[in-house]
Amino acid sequence: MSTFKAVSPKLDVTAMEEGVLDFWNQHDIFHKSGEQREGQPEYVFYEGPPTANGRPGVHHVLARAFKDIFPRYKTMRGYHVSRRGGWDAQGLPVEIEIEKKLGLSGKQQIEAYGVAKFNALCRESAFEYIQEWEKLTSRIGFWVDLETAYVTYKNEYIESIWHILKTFWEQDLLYEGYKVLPYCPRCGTPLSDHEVAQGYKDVDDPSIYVRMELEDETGTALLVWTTTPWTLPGNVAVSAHPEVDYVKVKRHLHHHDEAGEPDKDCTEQLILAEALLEKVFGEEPVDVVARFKGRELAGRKYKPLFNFVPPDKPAWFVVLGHHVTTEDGTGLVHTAPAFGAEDMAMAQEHDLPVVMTIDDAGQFLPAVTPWAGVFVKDADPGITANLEDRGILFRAGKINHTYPFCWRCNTPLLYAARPTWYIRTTSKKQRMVELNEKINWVPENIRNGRFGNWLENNIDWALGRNRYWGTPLPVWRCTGCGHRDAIGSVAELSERSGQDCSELDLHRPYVDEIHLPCPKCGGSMQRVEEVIDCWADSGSMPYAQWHFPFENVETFESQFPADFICEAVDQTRGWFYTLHALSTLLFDEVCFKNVICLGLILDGDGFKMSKSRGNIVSPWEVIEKGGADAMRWYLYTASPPGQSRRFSAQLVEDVVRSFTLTLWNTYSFFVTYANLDGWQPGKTDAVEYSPLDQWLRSRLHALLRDVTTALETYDVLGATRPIETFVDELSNWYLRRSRRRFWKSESDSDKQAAYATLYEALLTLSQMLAPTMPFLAEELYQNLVRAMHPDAPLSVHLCDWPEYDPAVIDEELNREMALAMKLASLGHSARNSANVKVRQPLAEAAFALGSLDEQRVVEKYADVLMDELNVKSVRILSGSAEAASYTLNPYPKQLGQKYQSLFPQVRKAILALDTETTAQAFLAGENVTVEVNGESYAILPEEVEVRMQAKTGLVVAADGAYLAALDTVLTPELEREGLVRELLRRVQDLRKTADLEIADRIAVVYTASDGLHEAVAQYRELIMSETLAISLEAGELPQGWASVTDTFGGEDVSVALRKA
RNA sequence: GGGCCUGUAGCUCAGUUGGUUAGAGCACUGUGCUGAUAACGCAGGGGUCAAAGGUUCGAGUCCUUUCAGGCCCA
Repeated sequence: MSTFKAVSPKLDVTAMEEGVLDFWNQHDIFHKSGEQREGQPEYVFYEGPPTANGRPGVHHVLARAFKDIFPRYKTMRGYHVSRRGGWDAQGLPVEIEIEKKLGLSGKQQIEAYGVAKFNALCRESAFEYIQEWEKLTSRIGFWVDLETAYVTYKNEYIESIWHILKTFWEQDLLYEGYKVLPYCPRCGTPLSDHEVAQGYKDVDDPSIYVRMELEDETGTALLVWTTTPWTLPGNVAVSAHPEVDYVKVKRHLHHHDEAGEPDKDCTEQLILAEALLEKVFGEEPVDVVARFKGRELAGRKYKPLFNFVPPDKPAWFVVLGHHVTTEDGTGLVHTAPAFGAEDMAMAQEHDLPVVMTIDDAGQFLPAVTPWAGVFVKDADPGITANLEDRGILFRAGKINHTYPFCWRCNTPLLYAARPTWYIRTTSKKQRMVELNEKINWVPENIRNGRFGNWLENNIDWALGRNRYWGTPLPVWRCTGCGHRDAIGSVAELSERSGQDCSELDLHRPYVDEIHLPCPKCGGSMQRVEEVIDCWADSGSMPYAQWHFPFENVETFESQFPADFICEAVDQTRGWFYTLHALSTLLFDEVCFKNVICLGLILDGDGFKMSKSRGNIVSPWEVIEKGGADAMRWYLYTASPPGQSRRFSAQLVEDVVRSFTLTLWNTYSFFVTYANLDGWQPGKTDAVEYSPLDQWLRSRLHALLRDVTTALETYDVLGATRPIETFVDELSNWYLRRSRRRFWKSESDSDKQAAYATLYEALLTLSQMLAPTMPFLAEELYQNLVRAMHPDAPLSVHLCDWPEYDPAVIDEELNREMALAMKLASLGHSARNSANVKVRQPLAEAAFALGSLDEQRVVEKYADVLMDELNVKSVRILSGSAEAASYTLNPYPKQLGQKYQSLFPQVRKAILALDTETTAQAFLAGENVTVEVNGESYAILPEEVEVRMQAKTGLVVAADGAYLAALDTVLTPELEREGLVRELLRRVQDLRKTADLEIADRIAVVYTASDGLHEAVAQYRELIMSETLAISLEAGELPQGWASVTDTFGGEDVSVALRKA
């Protein structure tokens, strides 16, 4: 006869999980789970590619844990899921690491080092930590196919992107424009908006006010404010708002004459917005000498502050713009078109010159003689001092504001006009917004909140990067006539260039060496310098991972769009956006139908985990202590997925203690007794379930129904937390109340029902936990199923998802049992306050309940209550005879909703009734009439809670209308039984401390005082069967036996036992 | 400055369409139970539900404002 593998109640989580990993590897369960569903409907999952040039952290485990649930679940539901991995292997992050390693800084040094050598190092470095990534991915049970993973630097991948860009080119969606962009002077490249977004910091910057003296009104100046003094040499205009009120004020200059005396007659006039007078001058008295609208300033010329780079158009006059605010500053805005997006817009509108004063490295040009070659931010103090010397500076201070820094190298970004390449996403903005409405976002607020707002404010996607290790922008430009064309494939490149490019590495510098003859002028076309934003790489993965459209067209079509993706909230502007933008532009279609957007991981103290803070928790440390399942489970259950969550190893260990071990011990209990009894699943037909069994099955199937619904709606919390509650009830109510059914010696139908029920629960749990706790689920399944049925599916992950049986679900039953639990709890409470040990049997427990129909619970679950409370009988408290008094509690919910503003009066009227008779009437199910303002109202029994106080003499515990009362009178008979229970307890303890097996038979010898001796004689049979004793003798304790001596209830006893 | 999220016990979190006693788990204290358990039961301490105003017979819940934290945008 086959048995279950013995299971110790102790669990070595790590050893268990590693064993399961070995099993999966040995039998290639992951691939089998896919193969088994070949030909079935596809469920499409996209892996957002991480970069493997850094170590994986807890936040990666978070994403991978959530990603793993749905492919596993859908596979069990019969879908085929291609779980192709991917690696993001290009872009600035990779380059930065190599720069650091080589000690290079800046593009010139990279070019001196050699782009070919540099890129070769990038290629290697992109996978520096690949082994750790693979190890961690495997260890946490994230099933993803890394053998076939796509890699963004592969030629095929790049070629697909070229195809996409060529498509855009043909639709005029790809263009070169000149715009002011955030630019990292160190990296030498503009940054995209989603990159800029990652680098805002609070910093102190200069805050200076300068005078721009009017040409035709000496002694009168425009007062202008800026936080970037270094842009002043690029100033060409001052902007004013046409509708805003401005004032001209006269103020005293606190100059001192040559004798050092204040010069009272020395005054100046300044122009600024009236609304900002107080902010600028504070307490200082100034005379307003004129007041006028901003438009009156239009065209007024002023004396330039600097003229290092002479403008090629008229400059230095006031222009009108609606972007001017009176929030801060002076209402007169320094305008330098080369260094601000709004400034550039003004330049275009008013035909202003663009004065460029700096080079690519962010240093002043030689023409700016005093600061030539100085990094602009470093020049701020010098410029300020210069202005002060010349009497132009009105005031200099500091301002603390948020300013963007390069997210990789931490250099302050400069806003500067640069030529670059764009994808014209704004032309499809409306479609992006519309398509977004079709996406199921979890949490929902992202759709119209964060992501929706981002789309509403869409600006063209700045695609170009003046870098090296990235997908080269496939645009060639004629050095002669300037004609430009995009290349969409390697074949096209070969054809146009007249050389075979099929073996060409599509990276720089090799691709730059391919020149094309110009079809317009016959000159030579060279590739433009840029590579593209690496976010475009990852956003292209739906197409490029299949080398679409060059290969795998059918595969692509079956794998687009995705049913499910999942990343953290920082991808709103990153991967989520680039996927959505590209699919909208290419196919006018959503790219993903469901998306879980995860919150950030915080440390145990609620701070964001970051390298700089040094509070990174290593995932390995956590896994070693609590195991992967517990880590996953914690991440699923700790908080809603979109919320940030605190994380510490301790929190994960708590999962093991409170959840894993509870389930494990239930399982261990089952296996132990099933093996003792030789019980086997499926051999018992026509099981007669007890009410307790029926309840557990009802709960189980309701749980399965709810978990299934939750998984169908991407509700991870709903798919996990209820399982915790169920396991708790399974262990601490069902099993506690059923223990005797398992260990009783006769193998009757009741025992069979208990086994069948517990087995069903454990098996269903293992299947229900398969997507979320894949290791434990497998361990349970292997023993519960495979140990008995070698022809069953090899793994729980190859099983079908279990179907719940609606016929078994009985919500009424669930409510009843909840009530029974409540009564048991009250009974315990009463015992506690009576100070009577549970071990001492009592004659009777009586209960009061809120309503007639609840009262049947006492009878239905009488055996449960009697056993749990150790009483000889249970009954309902009879109202008339035993109640000392009643209290009425009108239910505000029912009555309030019914009587609205009349409720307080109705309530008062009810409480004014004769309590005794009213309570009796309600308990008998009758209506009671009250009068309010001359109107009669019928109050129904269910609208008032009737609380009973039991008469003195009974020990009671109450909660609302529920009450438990104990008869604590001890008869000699009850006392004797109590003594026997005490003795039994000692013997059982002794068995345990003597290390006996559960089923070992024993011989017992004892000595006892008279009372106990008598009791033992009376309950001899019971004692022997309970302790599995084959002999029970009074006499001298034999030497060498396990023994104990104790006193209780005024009786002395010594017991000895040994294995028989 | 704008958008989104969060604020409930020492900690982690629940809290239904608004209903009068705001809960659970962890931790702490006492006590009981146990031949499955690293447990479990019962009881206790611990809360101005971030603050203020408003709507309502009634607000942790709805509205407004403010404060604090987080993320994003400018």
